[in-house]
Amino acid sequence: MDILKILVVDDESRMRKLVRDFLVKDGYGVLEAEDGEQAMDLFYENKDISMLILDVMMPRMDGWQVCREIRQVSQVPIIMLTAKGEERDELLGFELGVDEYISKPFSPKILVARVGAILRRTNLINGEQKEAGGILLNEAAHEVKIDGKPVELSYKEFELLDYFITNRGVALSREKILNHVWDYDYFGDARTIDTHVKKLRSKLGKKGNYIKTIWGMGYKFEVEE
Amino acid sequence: MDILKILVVDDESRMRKLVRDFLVKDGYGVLEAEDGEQAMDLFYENKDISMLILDVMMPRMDGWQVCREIRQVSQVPIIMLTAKGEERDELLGFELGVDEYISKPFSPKILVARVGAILRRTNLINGEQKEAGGILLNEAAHEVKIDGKPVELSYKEFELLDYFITNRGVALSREKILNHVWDYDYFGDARTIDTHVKKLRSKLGKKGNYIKTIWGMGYKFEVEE
DNA sequence: TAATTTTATGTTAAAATATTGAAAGTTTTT
DNA sequence: AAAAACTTTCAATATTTTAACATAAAATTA
Repeated sequence: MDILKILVVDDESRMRKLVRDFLVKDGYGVLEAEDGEQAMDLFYENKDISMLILDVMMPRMDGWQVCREIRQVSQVPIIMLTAKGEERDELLGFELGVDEYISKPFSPKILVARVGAILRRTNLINGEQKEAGGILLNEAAHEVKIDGKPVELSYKEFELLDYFITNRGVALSREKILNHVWDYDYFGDARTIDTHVKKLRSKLGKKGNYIKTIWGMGYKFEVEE
Repeated sequence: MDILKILVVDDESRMRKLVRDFLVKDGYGVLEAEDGEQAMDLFYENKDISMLILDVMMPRMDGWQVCREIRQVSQVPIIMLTAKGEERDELLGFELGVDEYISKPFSPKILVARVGAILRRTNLINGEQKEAGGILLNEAAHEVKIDGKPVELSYKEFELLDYFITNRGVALSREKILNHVWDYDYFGDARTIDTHVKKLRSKLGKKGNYIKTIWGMGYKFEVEE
């Protein structure tokens, strides 16, 4: 995933150009469609579209209709562009899973801010990266890098490391770990944590000793200075 | 400061309960208000509220207004709850110093993660440290530092020191110490305390003599001026 | 000052807890 | 359906902590 592609659908080419310029300036890739059909075609051709910006008012197939069709096949985030004063059907939008509305005319700042916020929210942007002692943890991608090199972790291992790093410097009892990384209603042996810690430590290599044992209590993730 | 208090403001009691449950499960204290006025009252009454979670859409005084008023008097972190699809005024929020947005419906994980992240960012978490005569005791991290340098203590040693420092200046009988640091149903020799005191004193180095012997009675932790 | 009581300390045995490797049980993928 | 990947359990081993004891040292009292 290199740059994020956004599909802009509007029948007015001036409006498309405006939106495109703002988005491109902010580092996104932009595809354009001037009506619903074209939009659907483009969406099917390009499997890696990260967001749609749909004008509500379009000839033939309007924004709602495009939205409906897209939702048949995808949960991609959708922003609706509404004309000022145009009645906004919040309920319909809610049902269709519209993520945001932006009223025309809008400021570039608003547009870019919303797009960024949604992508961050839906974890398409790497906003939620955590770092500690050279260990980079990308929640969205469920990916861990040590000094730039990717490390393969299983689901539980990842969750555990995530919990550790989120609570770095804090002594965590086994019970607490169990309640957060496992489900609240987990009844298994707390010793399973030890096994996961073992695997984590070995996969983290040298940095494995950031996971400190607190005797009679639990573990603590700490990067010594 | 023991547990962090969070004020949740929403007109729907179901939503308040939901948020409260998640937060309480994660160890926070929660106060609730069902409208802006109540929120302001509670905020003034309780001087130690660490965070506000505000629903945007409320009758009479909406979230933005509450936010504005709070900001007149405090820089406490604020999270805004927005309904999905609801137009989100990022610019206004930015001006008002909103820290985060969470869209309903949200997952407990998201809620708790954001709250934790903000509190960590604002250094409200991890603040509980006890200090006495250059000995810094961090309960959360289960860590002791003397003049800035970490000292390795075993579990019991840590507990004992914690008890001493918490009751600094107070003469503690062996029985009392046994009852607090050991379990109430401990039947061993009270002389075992002596052994632990010995080790503590030696690990504390010079500051070991802050632990005074009270002949025929027990011990007392005291920092002479 | 000597006798008595209490505490300090070093050593050591016992207890508690953690680590590890292997195997059994699950879930997911092919 | 088989294979692979992952999670959990288990048991043996290693490690750390705790408690006990014996003796030395200190404080108290007669």
